[in-house]
Amino acid sequence: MEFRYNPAAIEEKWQKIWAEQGLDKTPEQSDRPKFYALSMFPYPSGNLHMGHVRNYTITDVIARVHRQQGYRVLHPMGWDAFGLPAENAAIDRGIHPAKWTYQNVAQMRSQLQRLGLSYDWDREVTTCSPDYYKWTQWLFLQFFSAGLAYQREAAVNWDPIDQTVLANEQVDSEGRSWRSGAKVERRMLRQWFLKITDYAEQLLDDLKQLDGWPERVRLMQENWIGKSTGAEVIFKTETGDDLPVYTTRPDTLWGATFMVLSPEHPLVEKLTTPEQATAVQAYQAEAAQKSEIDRTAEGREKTGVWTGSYAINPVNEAKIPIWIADYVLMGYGTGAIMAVPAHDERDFQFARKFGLQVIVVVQPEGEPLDGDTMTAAHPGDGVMVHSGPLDGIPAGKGPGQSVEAAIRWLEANGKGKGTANYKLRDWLISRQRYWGCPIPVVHCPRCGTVPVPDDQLPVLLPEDVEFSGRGPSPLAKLDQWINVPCPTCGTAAKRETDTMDTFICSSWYYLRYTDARNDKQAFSRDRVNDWMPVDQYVGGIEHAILHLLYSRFFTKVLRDRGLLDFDEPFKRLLTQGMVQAAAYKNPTTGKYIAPANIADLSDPRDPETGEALEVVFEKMSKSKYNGIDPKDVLEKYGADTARMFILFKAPPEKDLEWDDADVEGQFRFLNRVWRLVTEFADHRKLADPSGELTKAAGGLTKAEKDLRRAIHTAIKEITEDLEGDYQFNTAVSELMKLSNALGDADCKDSAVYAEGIETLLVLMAPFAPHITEELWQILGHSDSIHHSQWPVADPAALVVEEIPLVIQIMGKTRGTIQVPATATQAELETLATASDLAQKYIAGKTIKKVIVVPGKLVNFVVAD
RNA sequence: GGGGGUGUGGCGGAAUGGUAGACGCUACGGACUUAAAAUCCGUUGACCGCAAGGUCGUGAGGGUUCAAGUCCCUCCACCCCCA
Repeated sequence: MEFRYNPAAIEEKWQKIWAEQGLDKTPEQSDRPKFYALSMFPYPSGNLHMGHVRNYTITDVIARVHRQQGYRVLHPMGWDAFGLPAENAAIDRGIHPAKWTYQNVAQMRSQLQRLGLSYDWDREVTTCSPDYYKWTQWLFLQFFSAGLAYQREAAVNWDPIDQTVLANEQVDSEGRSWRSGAKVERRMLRQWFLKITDYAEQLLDDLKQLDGWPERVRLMQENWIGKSTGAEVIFKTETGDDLPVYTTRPDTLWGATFMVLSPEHPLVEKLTTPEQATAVQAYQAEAAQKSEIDRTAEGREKTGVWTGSYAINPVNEAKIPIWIADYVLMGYGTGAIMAVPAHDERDFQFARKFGLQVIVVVQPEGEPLDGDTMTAAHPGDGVMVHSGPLDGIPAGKGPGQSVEAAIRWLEANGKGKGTANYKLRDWLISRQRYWGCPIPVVHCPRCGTVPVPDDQLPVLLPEDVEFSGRGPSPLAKLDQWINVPCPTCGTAAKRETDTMDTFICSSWYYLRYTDARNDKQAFSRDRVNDWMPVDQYVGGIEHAILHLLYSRFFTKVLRDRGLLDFDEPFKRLLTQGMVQAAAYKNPTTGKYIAPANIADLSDPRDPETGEALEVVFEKMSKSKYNGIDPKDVLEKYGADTARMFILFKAPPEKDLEWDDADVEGQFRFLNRVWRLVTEFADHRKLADPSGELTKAAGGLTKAEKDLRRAIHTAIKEITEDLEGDYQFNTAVSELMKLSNALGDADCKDSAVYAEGIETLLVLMAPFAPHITEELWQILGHSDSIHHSQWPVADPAALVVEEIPLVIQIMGKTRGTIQVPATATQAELETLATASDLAQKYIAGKTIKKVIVVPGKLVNFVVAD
């Protein structure tokens, strides 16, 4: 037997045995309840970092506990393997993206295996593998045939030096290319979109179902979808064209004194008079260069140009000028607004700058407003004035107020209708890159856009490709790949050269895990309906909006295509906090100093200037010199220590501050458990060579009762900590308490002590799977501890005979007295009143009131 | 500017409205040792006191309550998301 705890040896040993025995395979028998535990799959960068370790440890504990509780558990892992870094590696180092990616996958897989994560590797998925992206393409065509995938012109980032399209992440904060440093331009290209806006209402509405999600994630999605209610109102131009606008304040229509169109609005050209043409075109060109954020930033100086034309306000036939301005975006609403300067701050600034009329239609109580003299817009309350049928109605969105009345009037008079609007935009999925899933369509001069037939999928990525980072996408340069006959008519046609946004690949991977080796379908209906939805999803908050929204969208579309039978993919979501570490920062220069260059970490000083450094906890990163490589931790302490530390140090949603001393402390704890159990095993052999301890005849001694209570308290507390909100930190502290109680116990020969030792191991198994397995074997068990059942607390063991009763005087705690646990309320009051402790404070005073909380306290309210 | 969150010892963090600080780290003291490491035992919110004990204490201020870290109101600081 090992005398010392040697994590390196036992962890390697058990990982090998478990793999051979197939311990982590997914059981398919359906007589047990299912549980699907899922971590967000990683991008295979090649290096596992602490954030991964935290994420996967959390999910692993959840998976293991559910197995012990009798569930059949699906706990898979895979790779979000398409993406830009592989292509950058190809450009920078000449290594093919596929080779680079698969090398990284192999490396990260072995790092993950080193952590003792209980994955069913038979279900591994890799999104860049043709047997996966074949089905990504097939799913895209499902969207296409449902009319949910379409093409239109949209702006891309264009690098004028390298003559190439850039991804957003290749453009720095100053709008320059990462490679050439050139100022990036915006250029219009025909691109593919998915019509997520068709599902805006459902995506918003079904958030209500997601009560297992953090409130803040639901709020972020709600804000992202950005529903507002108002009305669409049809203005007409002088020449009779319809100019619909969307407004949330149709009640202020009578105060609309001009209109503003987005510079990209299709009617701008027609509306512009010859005198204004030069100015309008110059303004359009300028606006095209600006980002949306620049254009809509608050407090920015308003700019705009008059088109020279007028529109007719439908409610009062007033003739109002039509302007263009960049703060109006083509993508929101109808790309045109009615401007009510008296009651909208941006419109007000615009009106004052260009000397446009301001008409007050909401008059607040007390201080009457005058359009000519007011100095700020009044968006607030008041009573409608100068508004024809609305006069006298209180302004507001509530029932019986002006907005409601305005919509009713518009609908009755055929001038507009109440409607909702969303900030959510359609999802631009085209990428002009190589390392992504090819969009499976062919452009035929006769048939138009033709989907590649199912039996010709996948459209494979060609392998022999040149990566320069210049010019068009590598695919667009491959004539022999592009030129194909049209699948419908056989005419010479061209393949689509855009690839898909990688968010597409990650929008359905959780479905593929349920049937990962199916080569006939993306997944079978039975399997996907059996395992889905994911019972517990765990990942970073950075995916709170996009990945989770896209996955929800996919699920709903596939449901509507009859491929699956549920509405939402992720029943419960846990967003884990960041892993941070101490970084040393010079407060004057803001520079980070590597700890290796600091002489004394207890008094950190800048090695050059001698200034005292600031110690800040920040997300681990190379630039801050505060990264901790999981590999080093695993080598020094082992996976069990790393897992326990990460779970213990902070609640899962909160940021975790890495601290070597605490890791050390966790290692000490595992050593204590090791000693406790091996000493017990040795002792038991000496005392009773048969290995069996006889149960004490008759009742238990006090020491045994106390220990038994500690054991069952631990079972109860840990079980509760792992239900509902996952509180791993307090669960680990309960393990420590039980270990302490065992160490202090005065009944080490008792069967109760043996029960305690085994219970400790079983409860600890999900957290520290290797050491518990080894000790379990040392205790003589032949089956894996991970097959043992989760214990159930015995209520009888929790019963105590005496409890400490808190004595309070006027709500102030004065001490405790021991009382029988079964005492009634009246008995408690008598005992408390009679106690020396209470008498000291109440003697000679009038007792006005006595509060008795059974099992807790007695509070005396007294007067002099 | 709007929305959300957080604030508790030297530190990470515990506390169904009912003994604030569980558990761990750090620090200090002690045992073991030739010595050190490891291990074990003890102390560790502040203040007053020889002690018994007392007073204060959960970002600040107010309120509800027999009783508030917890509920309500006002404010402050920091963090996140959206603009």
